[in-house]
Amino acid sequence: MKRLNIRKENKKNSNLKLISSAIKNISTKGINETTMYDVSHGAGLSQGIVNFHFKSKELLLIETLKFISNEYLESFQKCLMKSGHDPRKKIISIINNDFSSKICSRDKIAVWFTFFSEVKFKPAYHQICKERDLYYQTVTQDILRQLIKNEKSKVLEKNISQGFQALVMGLWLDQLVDPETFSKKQAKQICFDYLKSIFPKQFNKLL
Amino acid sequence: MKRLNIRKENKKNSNLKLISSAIKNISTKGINETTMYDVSHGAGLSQGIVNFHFKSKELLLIETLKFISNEYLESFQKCLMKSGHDPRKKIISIINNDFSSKICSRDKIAVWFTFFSEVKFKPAYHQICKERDLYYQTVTQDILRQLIKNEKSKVLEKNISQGFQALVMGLWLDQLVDPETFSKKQAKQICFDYLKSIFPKQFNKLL
DNA sequence: TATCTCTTTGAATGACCATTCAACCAAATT
DNA sequence: AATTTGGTTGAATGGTCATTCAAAGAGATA
Repeated sequence: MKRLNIRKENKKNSNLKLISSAIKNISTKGINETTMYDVSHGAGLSQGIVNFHFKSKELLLIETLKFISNEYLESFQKCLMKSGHDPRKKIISIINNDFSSKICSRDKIAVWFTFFSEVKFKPAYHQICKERDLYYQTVTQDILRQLIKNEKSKVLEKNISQGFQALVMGLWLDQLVDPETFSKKQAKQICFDYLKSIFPKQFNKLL
Repeated sequence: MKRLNIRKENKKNSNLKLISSAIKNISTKGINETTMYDVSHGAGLSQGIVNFHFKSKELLLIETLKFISNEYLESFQKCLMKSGHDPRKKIISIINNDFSSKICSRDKIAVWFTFFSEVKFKPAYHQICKERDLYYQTVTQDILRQLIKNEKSKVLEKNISQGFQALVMGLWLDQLVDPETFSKKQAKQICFDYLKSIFPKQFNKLL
């Protein structure tokens, strides 16, 4: 197992350390108050290093957003893989993932909403967030289509999936604005209730 | 009708102009990119004036948030007044208000989310947003309690109202992230569908 | 009208911070 | 071992911006 490239490895490590430091800093201070110095020193490196790795602050932020977006997507996909073919299990699994402590920590949510809030002004952020949204939407829509068929109901899968996604995001926001009252367990229950009321035949016994 | 105080009036006017300019600037550039110069010149006034009126940028921003929060609450209350005592009419009226073009313009939403995103770092923002949330929550919870009673259902009003509020906020966010797809009409429909599925007896004929 | 008080102006100040870069160091290559 | 390549350092630079303030302007007061 020889390692041909200590350098490449170190570089990747530094990259990762910088992005992690950016996330940590953003989650406690927001983007505006996070300086390049904060990021580099948080990573145990020195001043000029961020510009060497990412060219500019803006590009660092874009990479940071890509990072948390990928992290979310990987977790999302993994949880889908594990839940087999039953659409009921799939959607339950998505909810469990969205409110798992890894995904739905107040720190992570704060970072997400920091980026969301700039989506209107930064095309790069917009692009990344839109893609994530679209993917989530597509997957849940497929699942809901099956549930609707099984239920023999005639609601529109598009509306249900958009509503479902909005519900999740709104509950995330709750965690930010009302951390004292918010509980992940309750948030999950609210999502489950949503499913139950739309698909009573399939979920009333299950949840 | 003598006006004893041209000065007081002018001061109020300037105040208002500055806050409006702040809103306009924030909605097109975000908070970080909005400078004191932008705000004062957008109001047709000069450089140092913001500090004279609001002491500091931070205090201007707090007043700005208070302003949009009051604007929201007034509209909310007015729409409740007009809808009489039928809880069904009340909740429909709230939905119509939340997705009216005055309340749910992309510009206004952008301003809201700019502030939401800083709620974790700025106690003053947190306080204002929490209060607005709590009021909304209390009012909708009362309405939902009646609906639940009429429906003879046994869901928890607390969960329904939290879910309902989250749904609205999530749909607002949609307007920000996905403006091409988003439509206010569809957003309303999604909320109505939510009501229908929870209170089928009361809304199936109405919506 | 004269004086006083409050608002507005806009140039000057100073702090903060992203970015640059010469010097340094360590790994890769020869 | 000598040379080249590439990552890291941290002091210096320059630009941006919130804030200050002396001077001026305009209402209120006498």
